[in-house]
Amino acid sequence: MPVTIRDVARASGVHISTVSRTFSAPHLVNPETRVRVLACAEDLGYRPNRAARALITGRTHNIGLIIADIANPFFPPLIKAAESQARHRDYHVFVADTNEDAAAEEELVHALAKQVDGVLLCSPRMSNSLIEQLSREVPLVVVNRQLAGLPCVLMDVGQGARSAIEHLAGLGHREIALLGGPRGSWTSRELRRAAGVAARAAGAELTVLGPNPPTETGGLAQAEQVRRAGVTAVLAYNDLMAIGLLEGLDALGVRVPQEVSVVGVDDISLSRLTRPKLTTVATPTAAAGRTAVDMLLQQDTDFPRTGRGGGAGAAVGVRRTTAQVMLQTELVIRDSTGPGPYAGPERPGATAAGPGPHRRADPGGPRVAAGDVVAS
Amino acid sequence: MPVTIRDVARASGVHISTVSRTFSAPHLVNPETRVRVLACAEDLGYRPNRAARALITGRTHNIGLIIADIANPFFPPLIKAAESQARHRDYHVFVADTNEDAAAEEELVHALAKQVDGVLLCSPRMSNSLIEQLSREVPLVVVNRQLAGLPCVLMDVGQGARSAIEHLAGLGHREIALLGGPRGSWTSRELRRAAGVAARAAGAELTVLGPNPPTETGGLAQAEQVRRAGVTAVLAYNDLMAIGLLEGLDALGVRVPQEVSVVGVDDISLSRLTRPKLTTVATPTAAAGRTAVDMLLQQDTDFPRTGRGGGAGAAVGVRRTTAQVMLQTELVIRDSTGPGPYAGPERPGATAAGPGPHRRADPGGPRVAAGDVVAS
DNA sequence: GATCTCTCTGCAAACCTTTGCAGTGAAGTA
DNA sequence: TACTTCACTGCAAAGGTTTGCAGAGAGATC
Repeated sequence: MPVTIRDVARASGVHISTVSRTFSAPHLVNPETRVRVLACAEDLGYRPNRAARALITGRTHNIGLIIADIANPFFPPLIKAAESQARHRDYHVFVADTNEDAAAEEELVHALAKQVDGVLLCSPRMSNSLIEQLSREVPLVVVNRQLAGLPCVLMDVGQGARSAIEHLAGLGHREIALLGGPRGSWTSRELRRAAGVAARAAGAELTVLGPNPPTETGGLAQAEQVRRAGVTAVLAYNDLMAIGLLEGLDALGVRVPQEVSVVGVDDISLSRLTRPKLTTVATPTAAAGRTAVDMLLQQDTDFPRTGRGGGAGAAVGVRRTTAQVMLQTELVIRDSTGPGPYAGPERPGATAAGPGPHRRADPGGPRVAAGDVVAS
Repeated sequence: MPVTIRDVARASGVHISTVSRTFSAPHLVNPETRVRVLACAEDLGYRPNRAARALITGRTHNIGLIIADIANPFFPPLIKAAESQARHRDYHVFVADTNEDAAAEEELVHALAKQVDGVLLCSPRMSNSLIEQLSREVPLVVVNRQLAGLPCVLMDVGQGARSAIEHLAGLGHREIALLGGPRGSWTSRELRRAAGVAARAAGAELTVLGPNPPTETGGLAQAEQVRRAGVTAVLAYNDLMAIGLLEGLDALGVRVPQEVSVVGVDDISLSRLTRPKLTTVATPTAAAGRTAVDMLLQQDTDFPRTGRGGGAGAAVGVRRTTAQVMLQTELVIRDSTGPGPYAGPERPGATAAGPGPHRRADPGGPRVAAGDVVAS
């Protein structure tokens, strides 16, 4: 039933190799023949079988996308952008969810290896050495993890943390807490390092709380600790935790931002919808997805795998690009940060922050909801 | 470089067909040989090439998942569940995003058809007849659309709408608005139909506003209309629109639920995080994903495609299961609904709703945030 | 001891496509 | 006219796997 190259060849009176060439090397076939073949193919609804093609060319025109948790709102924009970019380049995308499980990641890379031209590892939980090892099996691009010798797409959360701390210090906060992320997260380490430096420079003290699961629950569970720590501002590993913290503080009767200021990281769409709206370090997730796909595909055209042609040249040494891209982040100031105990005489909210990139969001809307200000 | 069945055969001193059988028909090979082959395979890190296998068996062990918009928070839980279920059954999942574009849907089905054993169409925007036609090319399961002769997974939004209207009427609302979804949405039509019937039965009047884009912006844009319509309660097509409406009403100084009650549909995770927390009709998205995958795979084992074996039996008539599954919805009462102008003497919030399934959410937490109640 | 049965294994074709090589005929050159 | 060049096309092998068929032994039955 499914129409093959043979059917097209029969219908247009040529050999199958001519049909093949019509699609994969059109300049080698007579224009007249070409239009005839194309017409027949169109008529019959022929589409080349990519699996059969992959068998001989060694390129599947598929890529794999391995995600720690699809339901985490950080990832969908990345997936969407990556898929879109891949499809523009005529690639299809396998998506797999690991449930934050390192073992599942490894198994998935193995399972997918033969079926794809490369794999995107997003916020992996595996060890560096394992990733290194897997990269010998299939081309890898890593998102949100720095790894010597491998192509990586990173977001400059260090700069983001600095902006956030400077923003808070500028508002008059001197006791700041950092809600750490999951153990083994590169982002969490980086955040902690940069925030530490920035706090010291601003004459503020940084208390680290964690590690924590990178979820709403993780943030909520730390509300009590935050209050007990006596800090007036908190930088959370991500928005989800920041939002959980918002909830937890609300339940404890701690007002945000009057008593405690909260800053998140990621700028997921949700963060515009909480009350108060969340001040956060925006990470360019969509750009990261696009960039990662580009790097993967570039690597693949530079150093093709298997296939009949590449056998001799590829040789033993596994060459590859190891470009590392660092994407800019940006502090988005909304309503969850306000003046602290050491605030100057400036109008609250208009306080200048440090020199980092930041912008005030949603200038048109109602900045501070009435309900938040007069709450019990 | 990549290890093939031939390498394993050589290493274990048997013919490739024996290796093949070791994996695909173990009972046909001598236990001793089997363990030897398996050991060699393990040693060499052999994994059968699924593309090559697909070429001859006609089954790819892949499925396609076509999604209107991955970034819409309704879908990720569905994707996650579907992917997980598929992988349990040893299937890999292509995910593709159509940007709500019908033409992209069609193109994707064609492009994927040869590479998958079936496709899940989630909230498709195509016409029924086109879907019908495409289903002759590749097995299809449709989610969120009822289509005679095709397997469908539906959520009982009709029941949900009824529960919501009865809940609102029970609270003393008589003037209710329905914020419609996008044109051509089965869910939207169903919602409207059921809400109309329920409103009539409850002696309430229903005003339909729309169609609207199924986004936060779509809801926000209708805030003015809602106020002008003079209704005291609104049922929105989905949570995203309800949340947008919440924002819009807040900007207009209309208090929720004191002046207007709002009910959403879907129970996306976001709806627990807004202020006030959203009352909503929970749809079982994860279950829908799992069920749809099961139906697709079931259909595929019942009526296999192509392949050497099935040629004679399959014949001309395209037989298939056409099971249609309707999943239950549930009204989740949170804080965005309150007593209306015709409320009885009951304690607000404890008002009994109609006989539909519903539950009061988050019994432990602070039910109504202080800030909401005393807001300006 | 001959025959049959049964279990296991090897052989080779098939799936659909790509691609190096060789062949064909026409046009161009001497 | 004879020869070369060139554009196009056909042939057949290859890629990794599955599977119907047949062959090889071993054990059982008479």
